[in-house]
Amino acid sequence: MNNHAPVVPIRAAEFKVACSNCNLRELCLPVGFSERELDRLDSLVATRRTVHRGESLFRTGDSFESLYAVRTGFFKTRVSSEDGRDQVTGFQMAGELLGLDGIGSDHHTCDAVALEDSQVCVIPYGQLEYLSREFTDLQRQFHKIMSREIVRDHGVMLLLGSMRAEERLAAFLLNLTNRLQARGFSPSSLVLRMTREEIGTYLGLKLETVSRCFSKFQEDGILQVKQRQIQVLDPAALQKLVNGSAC
Amino acid sequence: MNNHAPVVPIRAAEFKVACSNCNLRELCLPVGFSERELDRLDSLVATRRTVHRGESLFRTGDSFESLYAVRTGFFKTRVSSEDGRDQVTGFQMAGELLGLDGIGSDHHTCDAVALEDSQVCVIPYGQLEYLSREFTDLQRQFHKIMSREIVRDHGVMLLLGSMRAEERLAAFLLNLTNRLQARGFSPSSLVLRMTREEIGTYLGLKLETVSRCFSKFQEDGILQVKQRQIQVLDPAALQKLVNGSAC
DNA sequence: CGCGAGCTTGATGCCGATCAATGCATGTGG
DNA sequence: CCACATGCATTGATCGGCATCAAGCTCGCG
Repeated sequence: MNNHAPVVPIRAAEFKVACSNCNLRELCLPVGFSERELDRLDSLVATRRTVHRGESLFRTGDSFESLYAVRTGFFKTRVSSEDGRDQVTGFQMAGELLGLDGIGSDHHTCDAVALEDSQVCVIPYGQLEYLSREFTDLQRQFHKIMSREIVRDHGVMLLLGSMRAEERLAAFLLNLTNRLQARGFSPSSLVLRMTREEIGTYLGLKLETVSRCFSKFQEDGILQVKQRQIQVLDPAALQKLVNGSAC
Repeated sequence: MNNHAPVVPIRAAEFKVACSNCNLRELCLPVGFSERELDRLDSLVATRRTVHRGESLFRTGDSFESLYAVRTGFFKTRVSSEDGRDQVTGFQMAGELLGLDGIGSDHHTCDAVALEDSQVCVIPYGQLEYLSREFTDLQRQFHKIMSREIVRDHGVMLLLGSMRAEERLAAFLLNLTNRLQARGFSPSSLVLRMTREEIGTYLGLKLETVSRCFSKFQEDGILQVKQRQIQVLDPAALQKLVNGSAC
């Protein structure tokens, strides 16, 4: 692997740390960037970091320095109330950004925990600020990502505020399969990276309820469930549940 | 009122449309800016717009052009599912920003409805992008505002996912009084701008449940409730409910 | 003054929480 | 290789909080 990286020799040594060379570039921050633009973006990602299953990438209260793009693996983010209740606020897979919560107060306001051995690209926030002043497309793309996170959160609020258990689980599964499909995986076969309890804590349900819903979906021929191995037999039925057209 | 505005004569004619002259500048986008910085910011706000009670500032699907800073009045934002259920995603008062949801897709993804006659400052998004490239503090401030919106949303998820009815209403009231207090109003006396149903649709409850909780709080001596006129008699009790220390 | 929107209050029922037992897969040490 | 421990999942029985349905009530306004 010879060095055809541009000017910066130090980075040339860590050849692999480069968006221009990343197979996630169609999913991650640099969506839609040209080769030339990608080269300019490469100074954005300083290093990679490995996070083992069960470990935290960051925790509530940690000082905020960087954003993180998931390269491989799977994370959950979680907020906690003072009396110990917690809420999973999202699950993040390859190409998705972690740490946006920290910008507002210079400290992280949630925990990001790896659900399997994972690797992230470290994006120093100062660097992103600097580059996005020079580089309009990056600025715009970054704003879009933040905005979409807000829109996603609104969708979760709708789910938590107005859907019943089965509808919530159906929406969750459809969301997962869509994102997996965008990454080239089968939309009908998936392996859950999280426990029933983590799903429940995301959907505002208890783990027993999640389990019962899985069983119900299996009875109804919508899913085949073997522990964390899920086959989606009838995606249309899931969609129907989400849209509530059964009512 | 003589014209000491800089270069642009058209804007000089609308003298009042200027952050440097706005009494919300300690609450709104330009928090912490110097006089000189405020002058540079003034080209950001193009016009004002009046929205009467019950009217929409924007609706789901509208093409996204601008952000809006609430100058006077009160708004709710609302998302809807296909089958007609809706979720109020927030209530916005003076100094708060509306429209961030639209950046991600160039279209708004929620409705913003005025709960009383209101006035907003129109911030063309292209202008904001442009200025925040030149103007580091604006860039940083804008990013902070988006990030805080994400953090706020996570708090609402925690509320919707894990709190019981009384806890939700207590959290809601504390949030309202805190924001009103930051605007110079009494923290113990407030007039709700929204109906019980709107509160319920925000908190994931039915209006009857909201009403019952108000009555309960009144019985317990925590509040005095006269329709939309609320006196907070025991803020500590509300705080206790939110932290769940009763359990 | 009377209408209607919004609010309160009561009676009942259901969904999901809770409590509890069992099952199943994985891993570890004897 | 088996015995046992451990973490996670399933399933059942019961309970409780909130939704639902249904009356009245209040207050502002034409």
